[in-house]
Amino acid sequence: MTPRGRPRSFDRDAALRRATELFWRQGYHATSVSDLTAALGITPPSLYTAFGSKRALFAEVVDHYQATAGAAVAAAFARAPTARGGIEAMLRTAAADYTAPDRPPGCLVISAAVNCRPDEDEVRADLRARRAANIAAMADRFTAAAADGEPLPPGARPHALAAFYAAVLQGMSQRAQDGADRAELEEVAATAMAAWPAAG
Amino acid sequence: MTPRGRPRSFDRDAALRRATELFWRQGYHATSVSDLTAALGITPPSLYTAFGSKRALFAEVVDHYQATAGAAVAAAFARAPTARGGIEAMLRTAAADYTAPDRPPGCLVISAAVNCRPDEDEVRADLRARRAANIAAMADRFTAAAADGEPLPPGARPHALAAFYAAVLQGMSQRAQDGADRAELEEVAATAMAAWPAAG
DNA sequence: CTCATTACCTAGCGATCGCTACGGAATAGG
DNA sequence: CCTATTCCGTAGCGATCGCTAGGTAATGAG
Repeated sequence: MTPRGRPRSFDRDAALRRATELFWRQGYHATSVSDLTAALGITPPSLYTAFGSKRALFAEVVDHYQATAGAAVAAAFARAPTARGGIEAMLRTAAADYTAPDRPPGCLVISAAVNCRPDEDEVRADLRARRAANIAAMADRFTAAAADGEPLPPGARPHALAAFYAAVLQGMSQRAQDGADRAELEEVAATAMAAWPAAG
Repeated sequence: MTPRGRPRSFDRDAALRRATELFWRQGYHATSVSDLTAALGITPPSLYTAFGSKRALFAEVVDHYQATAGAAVAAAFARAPTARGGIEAMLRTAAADYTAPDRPPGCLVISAAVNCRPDEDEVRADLRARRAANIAAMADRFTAAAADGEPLPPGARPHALAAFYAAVLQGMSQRAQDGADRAELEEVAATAMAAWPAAG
């Protein structure tokens, strides 16, 4: 069960966590391999042996982020009994998580690969696909909720409503990176919910 | 009136416009001096003689952007007779401008310097200050509007309302860069206006 | 004309980028 | 023990980064 050769001298999971923090705070292109090896306390060959490449490490980081720090926002949406309640819980969770003092501000999936050259935007395209999947999940739930009789905002088509709340989420993330605190994002979330009057 | 030495052999304003397009599409750090000299059809020394440095060129670009392509959104807000009408006009203008086919998608001030190292975030801080100024202008107008008797959304403080519409604007910009078309952003804008019921 | 001034281009600076060849060190299997 | 395997750090690869030294061309001032 134990591998053949010399054992790794550092904690791979801890290194992944530290890499996540760095990519989250600085983005993909602004984080150099030098930054990573310095923060992880290892040399470049060790990083490449353990993770393959900067790109492959980032792919692991995004998966790790969505499975841990980023999971709460999606879970809050999924767990709520109603679609409107799901959106409200999602926005409130984001207000807290995007401004948590022990984390980088905002959302890694939203902000880690914004500024890219057109010829090297594969990383950006990957994150964009994940954002599109989130919008599709919201739209699907809105469609199902409407079929179940839950009232949507008047005149709002499911995809447009999903695009709206995705935009609010993306705006909240950037406001957090611009220094907004939790209270401000809570008010943004509350105002966004005013676009969806509660039934009854 | 004519300068002393050898005249410049290229159109400085046209070069500034092309540089604006490039920074707008790729962001500050992802746009190299090589990109710029290639797109402008000049050599590095000519660029440095004309603009000083990459940083100085970008500063000129941002001013130029806000005076031309970016002016319509702010003007739509300022021109409208009511605060609510200003926000609505601002969002509709943004829906059109952020997705105009002859321009880069989204807003340069919002997206040109998102991914930065902490030690070189002066460019980002500059854009952040411009965003903060926009929020402050909105909040001031909301305060004045409330004093004039124009109804704000129930329970919404001026700064929080400004932060909300700033977040919507930032989200619309990123949605445009993710491929959203004008129709989608129009629906996002309309949904955002639902948070502010029209009087009467 | 001469001269000062400014812009032109070629070539290349030092630094950093992502990444790796290489030889030694540490483990498991035999 | 010996060998195969895997990880370690040193040192440095070619490419690109933002930027500039140095020499020449083109203008206005006198």
